[in-house]
Amino acid sequence: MPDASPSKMMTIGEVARIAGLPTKTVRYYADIGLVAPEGRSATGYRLYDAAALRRLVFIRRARAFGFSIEECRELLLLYDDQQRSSADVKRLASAHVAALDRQMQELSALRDELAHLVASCHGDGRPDCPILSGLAGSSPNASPGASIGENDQGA
Amino acid sequence: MPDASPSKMMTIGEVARIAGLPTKTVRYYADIGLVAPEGRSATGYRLYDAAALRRLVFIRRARAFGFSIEECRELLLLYDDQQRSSADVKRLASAHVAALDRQMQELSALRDELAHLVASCHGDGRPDCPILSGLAGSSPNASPGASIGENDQGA
DNA sequence: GCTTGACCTTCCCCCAACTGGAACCAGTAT
DNA sequence: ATACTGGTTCCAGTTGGGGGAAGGTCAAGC
Repeated sequence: MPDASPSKMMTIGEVARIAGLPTKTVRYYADIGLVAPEGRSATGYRLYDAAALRRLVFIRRARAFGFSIEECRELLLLYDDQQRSSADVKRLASAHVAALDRQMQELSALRDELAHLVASCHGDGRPDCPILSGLAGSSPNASPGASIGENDQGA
Repeated sequence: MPDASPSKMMTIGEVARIAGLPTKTVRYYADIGLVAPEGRSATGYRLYDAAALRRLVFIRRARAFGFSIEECRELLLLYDDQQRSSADVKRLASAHVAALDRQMQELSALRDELAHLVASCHGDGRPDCPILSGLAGSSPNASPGASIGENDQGA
């Protein structure tokens, strides 16, 4: 195997700059075991190789897609696993799309109800305001984003 | 004024149950000075009256609409202020609707890009997966939710 | 050799908005 | 007296890092 080239090592600042992440974040990912550096220099500096850089970019992009750190961890396992089937990945990603859909639906309902209150407010110098009345509960609909409020109140 | 009736006092559990909030949350709101109890019993119990209950309900609903605690604080000031103009309230609420719109737009863009990746994945037992490739960066579009990723990386 | 400045290390505290738990009182029923 | 429920305090943890202090390192310039 001619693959004995040690692939240029980078310090944390270097790899962070290239990956497009704050240095603090790269250090954090190392702390939580998401992307470990290839090793340490004699003086304790974290040293990253090209493979680690790829993982960091992967995570930055997955995070930008709204995946949580734990989901990223799972995606990285699949990313590293040469035996994984694309069905596993598709299942995870599909679930995430569904979650985004749910989130958008909730936001949309909220937005429309609030916009309705805003539209019903004359918005001049007079003190009476349908928005505040609506929030106070004298409005027809009693609880807007029920799935967000989720008040179990301990019981 | 015949309004000398001391309006039945409630313990924290009672008022929390009626307001539809967890007891812990009501105590938290008292701690951060959002809704102070009317007073304390001789033995130190927080005691709430009907006015405090109304404020708690108001906050629960405003929170369900996605207002932050600080926004709730501001809304409460307006709610309490008999001199405020409805224009102030409308401005705050309109800004919140706009924020919700922005948030939904970002989510929508994310959702569509991810759904596109999912659609392009055959999802069978084979290991090659366009979703992972897309996340790794070999995909045409380099950075999905640019406004969410916002990587300044310190510098 | 010495200094300067950029970069690295660890450590701890901070953010929102709570939630859970421990240890300890208060009030009521049996 | 005891059991049970519900109140009180404080402390720690959650997500995903950010800010900054105190101190070690590295390359360049004089």
